[in-house]
Amino acid sequence: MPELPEVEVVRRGLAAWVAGRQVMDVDVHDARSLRRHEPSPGSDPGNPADAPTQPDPTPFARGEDFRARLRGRTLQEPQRRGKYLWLPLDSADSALLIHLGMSGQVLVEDRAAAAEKHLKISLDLSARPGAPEQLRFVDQRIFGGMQVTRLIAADHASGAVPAPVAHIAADPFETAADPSADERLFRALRRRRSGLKRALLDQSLISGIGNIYADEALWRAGLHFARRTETVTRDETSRLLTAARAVMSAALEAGGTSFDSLYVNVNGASGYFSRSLQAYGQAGGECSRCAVDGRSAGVIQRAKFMGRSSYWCPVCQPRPRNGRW
DNA sequence: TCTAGAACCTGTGTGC
DNA sequence: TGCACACAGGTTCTAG
Repeated sequence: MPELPEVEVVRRGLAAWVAGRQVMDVDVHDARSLRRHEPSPGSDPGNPADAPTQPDPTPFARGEDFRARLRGRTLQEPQRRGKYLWLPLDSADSALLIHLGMSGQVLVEDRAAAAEKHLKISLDLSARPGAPEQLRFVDQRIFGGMQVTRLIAADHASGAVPAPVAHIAADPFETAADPSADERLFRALRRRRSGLKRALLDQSLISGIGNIYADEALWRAGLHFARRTETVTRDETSRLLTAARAVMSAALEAGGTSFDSLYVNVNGASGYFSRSLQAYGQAGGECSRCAVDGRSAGVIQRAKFMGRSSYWCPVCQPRPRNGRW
């Protein structure tokens, strides 16, 4: 499942293979992967001047507009915020925005390579010696997608960001060198009235964290997923941020987490971090930290939370009583 | 205004 | 063997 480390692996692949190349042609095989693409003249839903030319464009019109706005453009150095990835276009005011959703893949392949079963969009790129000619977007569950969108100034960014990304908060890597980041997150959590994991998954609060790394960061920090945000301390917030950075750095080094063929890098290779997971997917297994500490080892539990699975150790991540400790 | 849950989507695994 | 159902989860929308 692509979260921040997996998206960063893809971004690095695109930087190596795609940046600086011109889009010669575009094939939209399934316009459902363009459902967030708004036809010209703009894609900023908050700007009346950028209202779509049609209130509900047909899939065909969406695909034609997407194609027209990419053909002949040169793709610039790929950028990332949280789980969003974009390639600025040489027009300087717009970008090709990509979200992988749950099962999206961005592949760089030869044009002659057989089409993947769930191939949604393909871009023919200008020739470069030794480099494949095609950029492909493959998506089994169609939660991800591509769109061409305007770049706008963002107050927390060093440069412009696509309009749909403007509400996304900085990710744990972006704030690693910012000494005030822990305090900002602490105050934001205290203002909330929800469970800690729900807050971690809110991309407008902190970005890049999904279900897997939320469980891993909470395990490392020794905090229960249902802990109320209004009760967390500064120390616990710092522990959580440090844990999130550590687990995602380790995942990045391992090439990301691949449980099946749903996540691969641009060359089609899987990551290996699934072997290092301590909580997520480990239900029934002994907690490695409890065993090392010499305490009676807890057994990793699984519970439904927010319509998805959460994993935790009942010994070192005790469940809060009545929402508090 | 904020929180929580539903909907979107399809391949895989399980039970009958 | 074939069918029905549950499950996986990131984002957006809607109801309360």
